[in-house]
Formats: sequence, C-alpha cells, structure tokens
Amino acid sequence: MTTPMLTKNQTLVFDVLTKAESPLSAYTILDKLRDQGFRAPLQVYRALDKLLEYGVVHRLESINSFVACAHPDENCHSHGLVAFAICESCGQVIEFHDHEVDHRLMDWLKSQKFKAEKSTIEIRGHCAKCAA
Amino acid sequence: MTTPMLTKNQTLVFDVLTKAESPLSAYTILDKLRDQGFRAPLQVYRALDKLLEYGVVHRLESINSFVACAHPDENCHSHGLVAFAICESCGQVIEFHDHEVDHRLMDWLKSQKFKAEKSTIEIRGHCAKCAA
DNA sequence: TCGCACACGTTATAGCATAACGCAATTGAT
DNA sequence: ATCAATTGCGTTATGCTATAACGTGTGCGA
Repeated sequence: MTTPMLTKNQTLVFDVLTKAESPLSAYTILDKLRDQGFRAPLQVYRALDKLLEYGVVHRLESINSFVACAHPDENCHSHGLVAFAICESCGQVIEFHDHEVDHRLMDWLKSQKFKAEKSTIEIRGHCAKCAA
Repeated sequence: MTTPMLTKNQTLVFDVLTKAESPLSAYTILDKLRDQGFRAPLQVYRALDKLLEYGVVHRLESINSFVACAHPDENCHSHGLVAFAICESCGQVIEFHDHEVDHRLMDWLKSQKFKAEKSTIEIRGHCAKCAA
C-alpha cells in the first residue's frame, strides 16, 4: 500500500510525532495542537487511525501511546512483525524487525490454524543510557 | 518465587478468571463480584496487581483484559517470554511459550544493551473455529 | 445535479485506571 | 507489653483513554 496525501490534521499529528523524541499519548498530542485549532480528542484519534492504517505510525499498546515509524521511507507494513523496546526511564523507543522471530511465531500460529491480523511485541525495561 | 496464600479478595478475583472462558476486563470482574460485596474498581485492581505479581494471571495489554495463566501448577515467571493469540471473534486466548523466540529477542536486546523487565507479545486474529 | 464518500467539528458519554484518605489486623523488634 | 512498620481493605473522588452520535462542508463521478 502506498501512503496517500495526508490531510491537514493528519499532517499536523504526524509532524508532532515525528518531532517528538518519545511516544506521545493522544491527549498529549491534542495539547500540543491546541494552538493549531485542535479542540477535541476525536480530531487526534481520527488522524491517528489513518496514520496507523498507512503504516507511518505505530501504536504502543502497553503504554497507550503512539510513535512515528522509524522507517520514514519504506512502508512498515511490508516488514512483517515489528518489535519495540521501550525505556521506562527516558521513554525512548527502539524499533526492531526480525524475520526469525517472525517466522517462528507464524509457524506456531499456523500449527494452531490461527489467522493472525495484528501483532504487538513490546519489551519494557531500561535502555543502555538509563540502565546505569 | 512461590505463590503465597491468597487473600479473600485475591481468591475471589482469581476464581472468576479461572472460570471465565475468555479474558475479562477489571470492570467486568467487578460486576461479577458485586454479590460478593465488591463495590469499587480498586478492590479488583489491587487483587489483580498481586495476582500478576505472583504470575498466576496475565494482563493482555492490547485488549485491557486479564486471563488466568494456562499453567495452573508451575509458576509462569519461570517460563521466560509468553505469547498470546487472541481471537477477536470468540475471545478465546491461546498461551504460548517458545525458547527460540525468547532467545532471539533477548539476543537483540543484549546487542542494544537494553535491560528487559516486562514483555508483551500478543497476536490478534481469528482462531481455527472462527476463521471460517 | 444527485448521490456518495470522506474529512472535519462538537457534545456527550463510555471504559479503564489510580490518588488520597482512613481503618483494622499482623508481625516483629525493643 | 508496646510501639512501629507493613499489609490488606473500603470509600470517595478524580484523571486518563477512547468512542458514539450528531451535523456540516467539499469534491467527484454517474
């Protein structure tokens, strides 16, 4: 899937996420966009839904937050599974794609005749800098 | 870690989860326990916190729900990573432990000097029965 | 030009989780 | 024995996360 032209709201939300150094919650994004005319959560959630659909933003389920995809160019949907390491001190997120893990999980799902649609792999802990 | 004696509230919550055939949200558990005297969300959340700590219950981040561990006897904390396949039709959850995936992820984390503490691996889709 | 799809705005509400207070029972050290 | 620390419990209030339901405007193809 190729990413279509973003609308005004989608662009605003995407820019905020791109400039952020760590994941943001929908309400944090809302606050950052009040000056640009945002008033309600739905404006953020609707933009996020599309950005997630296009694969340019990821949702981190374990912290109810969102990050811009680490691969600005390519489309993330083509990478198979994505894993995230999330630092609980500084909030930084490392994105990771691994075919080995991918295949292993897919094989298991196949053996269970389970049709996978969405996946979440998130590791929380402390990054190199913060582990000290 | 060996699981200590459960308190009254912990036992009630654990029993509800054990009898359930699919994950339950904290508020659903609360509703099921009103007859037993539960009145407030905190009563449920406090019990859940302990049960999670003891490793006899898992939290499913992607659906804000909780399930009893599939391994009644052994302690789940000793299994390393746990993965879940969650059916979006019937709600059924399949629990899965795999050392291959485990090692692969751990190696990557090690290469990043990332200290892992908690992990979440959840696949949503449709189980064999519901995929039809 | 009619109908449809889509983005958008607004208000209200639903669903998930925790803060902060106080009380009672238990334990363990002095 | 007594005091302090810990733990579980109950209650009220509040905050955070997400969506329902309504209506508006715009663009575009049949």
